[in-house]
Amino acid sequence: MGHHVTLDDLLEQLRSRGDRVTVARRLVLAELLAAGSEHRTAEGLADRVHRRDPEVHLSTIYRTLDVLEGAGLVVRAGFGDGAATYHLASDHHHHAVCDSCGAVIELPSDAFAALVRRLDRDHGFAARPRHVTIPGLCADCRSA
Amino acid sequence: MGHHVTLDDLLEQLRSRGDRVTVARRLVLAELLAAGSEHRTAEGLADRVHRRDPEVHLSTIYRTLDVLEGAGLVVRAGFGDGAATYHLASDHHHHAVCDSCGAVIELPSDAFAALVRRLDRDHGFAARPRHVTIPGLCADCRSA
DNA sequence: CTTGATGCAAATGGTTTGCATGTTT
DNA sequence: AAACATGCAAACCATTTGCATCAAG
Repeated sequence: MGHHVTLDDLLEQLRSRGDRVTVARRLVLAELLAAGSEHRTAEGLADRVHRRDPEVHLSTIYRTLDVLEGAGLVVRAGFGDGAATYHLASDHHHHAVCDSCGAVIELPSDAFAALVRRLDRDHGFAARPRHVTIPGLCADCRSA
Repeated sequence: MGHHVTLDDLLEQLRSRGDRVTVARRLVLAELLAAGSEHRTAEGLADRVHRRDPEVHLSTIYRTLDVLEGAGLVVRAGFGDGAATYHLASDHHHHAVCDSCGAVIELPSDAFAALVRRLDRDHGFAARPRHVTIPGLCADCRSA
């Protein structure tokens, strides 16, 4: 089941949409691949990308992420307070995050299966839950 | 089951925490009550509050909302891009939002009950889902 | 009277944009 | 060459903050 998405896969998907393949897009995708299931902010990506090419401007990272999101390759998550975070769309998952200590539990992509069924049946709504975050208290903090 | 929350109820909850009851807090709570299940942005609230008292500054609305959120009376819903939105905590609910047309379906506060149980059992995580948003396509847009 | 709340103006910080230039196709 | 992407600097906008003043307890 481990879909091994490669950089070339992703670039090919871009090309096939008519989007151009540029240095910035290649580097950003490479970094998101390297990030695995971790999330990256635009600035976090910029820092890493700069190690390979210091010319890439932060504004380009933002524009690049927009394009990648539009192409369905990248998911923008974590709108809460600070900076938005991004990860590859191939990395479907959800999170339970501790309000107190920030601990993160990863939930499988089917965590909302029952709810999805219910929305379909009751409202004809085709839910596509992407990176939903459930707040609460982790085992440690709830007892503390 | 219709908990009728009154303005005085809410103010009393504030007092009992030791927070002061001020003009701004009274007016903001009144507007949130009047809003029913609709959400209001800080500016939306400011506009309405100004009809009763033009002296209340926008920054005060923000500070007020912080306090009210801290007191557990108000929930900050912060949708995707623009400004954060707020509503009374007594109005617990979640949303399914159509990616295409923006249609909103309200979900009852217990929509995640099963998941909450599972997180507790499997991880000892005490989930408190607050205003979770599930993206997808509404009945109209999915067929279009 | 003491502590906390507010008005105001100015700062912040993440993100976006206009435009001239460089790059991909 | 044509269309598009980028660097840069400047604009944006929601939100926050410092400080002197004012109001609630």
